[in-house]
Amino acid sequence: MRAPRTRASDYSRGMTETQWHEELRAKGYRVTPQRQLVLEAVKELEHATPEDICVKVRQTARGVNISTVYRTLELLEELGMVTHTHLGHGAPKYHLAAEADHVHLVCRDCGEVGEVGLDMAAGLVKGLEEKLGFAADARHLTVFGRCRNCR
Amino acid sequence: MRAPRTRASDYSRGMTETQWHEELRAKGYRVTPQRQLVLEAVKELEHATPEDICVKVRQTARGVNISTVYRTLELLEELGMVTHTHLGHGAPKYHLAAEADHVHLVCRDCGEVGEVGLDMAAGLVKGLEEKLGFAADARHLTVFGRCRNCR
DNA sequence: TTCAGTGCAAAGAATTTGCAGCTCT
DNA sequence: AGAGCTGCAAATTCTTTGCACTGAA
Repeated sequence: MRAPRTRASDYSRGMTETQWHEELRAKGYRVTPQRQLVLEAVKELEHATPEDICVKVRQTARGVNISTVYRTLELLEELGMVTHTHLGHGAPKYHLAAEADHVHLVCRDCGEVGEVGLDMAAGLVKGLEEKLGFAADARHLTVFGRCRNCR
Repeated sequence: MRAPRTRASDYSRGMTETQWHEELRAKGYRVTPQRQLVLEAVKELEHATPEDICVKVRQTARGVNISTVYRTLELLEELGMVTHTHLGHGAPKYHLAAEADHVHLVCRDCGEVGEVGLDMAAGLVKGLEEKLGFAADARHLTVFGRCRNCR
């Protein structure tokens, strides 16, 4: 049931445009303008919601439908090219997997979103691995709390 | 704008039934059967969605409305008696604040939800505090990854 | 008594799905 | 040509809101 998974890091390690086009084709998917535009939008807007992405895409090509955006994001995520996190309550935020090299910090009071390097969570990741055999994905880690300004 | 906040730990430190009743009254809120039932349900079902809680409550009192459950959960959360986390994509899961003494682990493949003590995240919390002055709330931490069985 | 709380129904966000037509390969 | 993709509209899921009535204090 589980589709073979591309390592999320593939795209980050210098995958060129034609390479992911070929990867799509190799798996029987097609390269369409919509898909290219959505990936482009994810790349430019950081921490964008599907809605944000849709708006951005429509600046270039009109008539692209929100449901296509959802379907495309799902596909790109399956391919390991983008990931999403839930920052706060609203819609999920998407970004390039290649840029997911940080832990998110969300202030519960002012709502501000910050970032810190993955190394900050190294101890946690290591502990979970050693004690439970759980392979934690720190790139999806979101830490809620209160930022310096709000306490 | 921000309402005065009850420490989440108050209820856990042996707050009796009548104590929270009085706390409600002291703040001008009323003690209703619905509120008691919702709190009771949150206590019994762990990691329950508003929907789950509604079903549970209806086993005792019929006709309790889902919107009342939402409103009550919001109130109880404001009072610091319950908290919620987003485990996976669906609806949020509520539990007693008193029992939020763990970090959640969610397996991206099988969806299983595990728990580990807060101490596992101690290093992360300390690091964020020291380097950024960010007061992380580890009780709301959810770590995604792959569990022992799924790799 | 009276004001907070509730049920109900309707409105809203955020997503998903069915399907006919279009297009990449 | 043909399977995959898209747009559109409708259906779903989750949550919030308005309002008249009810009930805790």
